[in-house]
This record gives sequence, structure tokens and C-alpha cells, in this order.
Amino acid sequence: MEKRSKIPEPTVARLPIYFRCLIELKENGVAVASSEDMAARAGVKASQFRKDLSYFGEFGIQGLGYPVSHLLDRISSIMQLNKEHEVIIAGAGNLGSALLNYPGFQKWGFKITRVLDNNPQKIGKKLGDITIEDIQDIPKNLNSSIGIIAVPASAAQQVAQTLIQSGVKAILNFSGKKISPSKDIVVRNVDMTHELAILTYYLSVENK
Amino acid sequence: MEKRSKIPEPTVARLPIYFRCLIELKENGVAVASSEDMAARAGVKASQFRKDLSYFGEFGIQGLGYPVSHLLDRISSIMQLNKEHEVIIAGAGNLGSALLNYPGFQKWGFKITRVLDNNPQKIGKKLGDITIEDIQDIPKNLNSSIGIIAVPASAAQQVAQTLIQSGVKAILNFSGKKISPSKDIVVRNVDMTHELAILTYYLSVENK
DNA sequence: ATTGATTTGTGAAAAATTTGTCAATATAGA
DNA sequence: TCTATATTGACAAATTTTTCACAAATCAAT
Repeated sequence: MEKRSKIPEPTVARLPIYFRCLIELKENGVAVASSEDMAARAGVKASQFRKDLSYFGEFGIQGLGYPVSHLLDRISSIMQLNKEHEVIIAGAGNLGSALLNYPGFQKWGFKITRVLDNNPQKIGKKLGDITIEDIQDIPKNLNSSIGIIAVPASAAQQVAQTLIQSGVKAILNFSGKKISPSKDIVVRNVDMTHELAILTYYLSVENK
Repeated sequence: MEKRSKIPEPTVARLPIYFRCLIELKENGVAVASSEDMAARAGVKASQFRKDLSYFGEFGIQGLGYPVSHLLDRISSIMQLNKEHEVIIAGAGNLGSALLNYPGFQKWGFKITRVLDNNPQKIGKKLGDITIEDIQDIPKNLNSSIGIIAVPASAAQQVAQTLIQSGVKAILNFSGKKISPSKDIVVRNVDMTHELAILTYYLSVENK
């Protein structure tokens, strides 16, 4: 595992889409799918699907198509979805709770192991099976490499630092506040307010 | 309002980032900011910031920079963030509740006016100030142009249809299921599971 | 074994997006 | 008023990403 550096990021972002399509096909008992089939399901061009895969190897059979099960295994392995990942959620508010119970996570192998907060009212309370812990008391070397920031914008940077200190290597940030980049830490930002704003922009151009 | 068609979508997606930076600058009492300042805050190159703005007009003063307040007004108006937007949430589960209380929405002028569900256990119950309504009973002509889908994947397509029938023109879809595109309806998908998968991919290439 | 119908993988072309550069222009100070 | 400094807006170049198009490969049928 060393040479697959320069994969375009749009390609990486499409892999989960393909993964989802393949699961569906497998559940439907489809054994083989052509790039046209896959592309139609995924909402992309067939040539794009083939090009995307080509960065990782050759998975198809010319004249036939792609063996669903095999391709699923391969993409699974490329994205590391063949193993379980422990995830820490920082922020036991509405969003944190929603994420804890988000059905998709478990299905894809993401297991929430801890929920943190700094509110004394919440610390010690249970959220499902999990007891909310004081974010201050978090040990240094956890083996969760993924952290989710579901705290208010004002606390985001501080929380990020804490997570990183406890060994988190990848952060999914819902706070809306940009986190100043740290070496070797991968961050993705999801900003739901931005998404709504993008919608209203397009609404206004549609009704030109 | 008619000619601003071909704006690159990455440009549109950056406007909310600029918007957020400008709010911060204004709150800090900064009157003028250069493209360098703005770009550093937004995490982009200065030339990109200027290029992005150039699609919409000229907002800066050469030798000086951009008057924060004026630029804020302009971007506000371009993105329609100078008016309030009514939003319907479909799905009164954990995610729906989280979105209802999401502090960012109100601040940017998005007002949740209705929460819908199909679960008889939930219909009639209150969620904050809002009474959960039966999604079947929704009238045809609401003046909310934005709907949020926060239901399980299996129900997503059906719910989308219902929302569209009641006048929704833009959909923010959290279900993970692709919604088959309808004419004149803008859809954006947020898939949190995909985001985690993208993180695990990058984790594995980082540790190459 | 040969033919015909498919469909992949890929190199090259096209399109889209980002970045660099600089003339034009505004401000502030002498 | 003139000069030095700063910074925009836009054009051009560079880079990235998508799309095209076709040779090579596989299968099924004769």
C-alpha cells in the first residue's frame, strides 16, 4: 500500500457512491454489471466510472462487465470499509445524538465508542448504551482514529485539539468553524447551513 | 436577475464560506479587507477569491480592498440570504430534531415551519414549538420552497415526491438514497456515511 | 475455428477550474 | 502635485478533471 497517491479527490468522493450501488446490486442478486449499468445507477458517465476504477487497477471483464461481488470487495478494501472503525463523537447535543443513532454508520462498519461533552449536566448521563464522558478526562492514547465534531462553532478549535491529542487522525467537522490544519490530520467539513444557502442560490437562478 | 447563468459550481459552493468570513470581520469591526485577508480566512488563494467575485461584478477598490459591509450585502443578496426562507423537515427522528434545533439555520434566515412524519406515534406530538404533522395530510400549495429529507433511505423517493407536490422547489437530502431528478427541482445530497468513508480512505493513504 | 456482439481499459482531446501576472487605479504622504 | 505603495480586475497560463473513441479482449453461437 504505497503508490496510490495522486488519485483525484472527485474520484475518491465517488467511491462511496459506487460502493452503495454495488451493495444494492448484490442484495438484488445481480452478479455482473456493466459500466453503463453502474454509471446509470450512480448518476455519472460510464467513461467516468471506468476511469475512476482505472486509478486502482483492472476489475472488469471485457465484453462482460464487472463481477459485482468482487468489485464490492475491492472497493471495500480500497476505502477500508472491510474493517470496523471506532469513532468518537464530541458533543452530546441534538446533532451528536442523531449521529450516534444514525443507522448508516453501523451498516458501514463505523462504531461509535465514546461520546464526549463538557456540560456537567450531561456528563455521566447515558445516551443509548454509551455514558457521556467529560471531554477533559479523555486519555491520551485511544485507538479511535476518527473523531466527529458536533459542538458549537466557538468550541470547535479547542475540541479538535483535544481529539488530536487523544490520537484521532481524521475529523468530520459539523461545527461550521474551520479548523486550522494540523500535520497528518485529515479533516472534512460538513456545513448544513452552507448547503441550504447553495440551494437558495440555485433557486434564484432557476427562476431567472 | 437573469444573466448569471454559467457560474462554476465550485464558485457557488465557496460563496457561503466568504459570507461567513465577512460576518466575522464585520462583528470584529473590520471595515475593509483585502483579497489576501479574505483568502487566508477562507482557506483559498487570493486570486481565486477575486476570480470568484468577478463572476458577479466588481466589489473592490483598487489599492484598498473590499468594504466588508458592502460586500456582505452583495453576497447576501446574490445567495438570497437577505430574506427569510421557510423550510419543511420531513422526518421527525433524531436527525430531524437535530436539524430543527440547529442554531446556524435561524441565524442565516432559514426558518423551520413544519415537521412531517408518517409515524402515528409521533404525529400530533410537539417538537419544540412545532407540532408534528402527518405527511399524508400536507396541503398542496405551501410557500416553503425548501424541504429537508431526514427519513430512512427506503422512504426517501416517496417523501421527495410528496414534498414536490406541496410546492417545494429545493431539497436537501440526508437519506443517502439518490432521488430521481425532477424538472426545476434543485437537490443537494449530504451523506454523512460517505464522508466517513472518504476519511478512512485518506487515513490509509496518509500512512502509506 | 470463425464470426459477431459486447464491453473494458486507456491514451488523447476537450472542458472546466485554478493559479500567476501585471496594467490600471486608488490612497497616503511629502 | 508628485511619488511610492498597495491592491484590484482580468487575461493568460497551468493544472485538473471529464469525456471521447477505439484497440484489445471475452463470450456465445454457428
